[in-house]
Amino acid sequence: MIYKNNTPLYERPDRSFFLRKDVTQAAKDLLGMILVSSKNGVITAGKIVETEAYCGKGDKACHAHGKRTPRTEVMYQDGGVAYIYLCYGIHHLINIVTNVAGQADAVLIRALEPIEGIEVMRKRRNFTTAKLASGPGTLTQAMDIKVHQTGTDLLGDEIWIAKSQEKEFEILEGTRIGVDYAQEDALRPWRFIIKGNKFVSKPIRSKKEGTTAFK
DNA sequence: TCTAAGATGGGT
DNA sequence: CCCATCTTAGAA
Repeated sequence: MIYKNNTPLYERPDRSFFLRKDVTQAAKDLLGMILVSSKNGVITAGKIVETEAYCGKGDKACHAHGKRTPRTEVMYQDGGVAYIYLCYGIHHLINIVTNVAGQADAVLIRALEPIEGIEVMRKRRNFTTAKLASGPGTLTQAMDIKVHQTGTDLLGDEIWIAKSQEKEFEILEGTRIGVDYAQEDALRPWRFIIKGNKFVSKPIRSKKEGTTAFK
């Protein structure tokens, strides 16, 4: 692997990348890019292979929809920070905040293809035989990302996004996971994966038949 | 204060 | 199928 310290993992996009207005385009552009975490000098990183877009305006699935609370406050900042929250009391989920201040958009990172620090990830995942980072809750466990890091600047040196090394892939879209409560907005095709990648999460728990099919 | 529900994952 | 686990938001 050519991914070593001081090489591609440190080539970051600038702030403007995160300020874009179209969160679905941001979710697609994040595919193929690298999420990196540094804990006590230990680097773990993975290629983003699955994302979901959440829009503060007009999307009932978004935590910031129709309200502004302490938890979602970071979503209202300028893009390029992390929105991390605890799900089901157990799982730490990380989002990339996008758009300009006041527009509460974010992209949920749902799966990674591990590329750096794999042995560390394996240990943090208790030597599971399952994939190390194929799910929003498992990838944060593998990278040791926790809710207290919400608001972290993604242009800093704790958690960051590195530029894509290859863009030669097709993108498939489908409906988002676990958002049936959002009624008609649950039908939006705002989940994106890299076609053919083996590290995407399993299409799980769709109460409505057939809604997770990709095309 | 109280409580229901949740952008999940792993085991049976 | 079942359940762990706890914060958050909204109600009382």
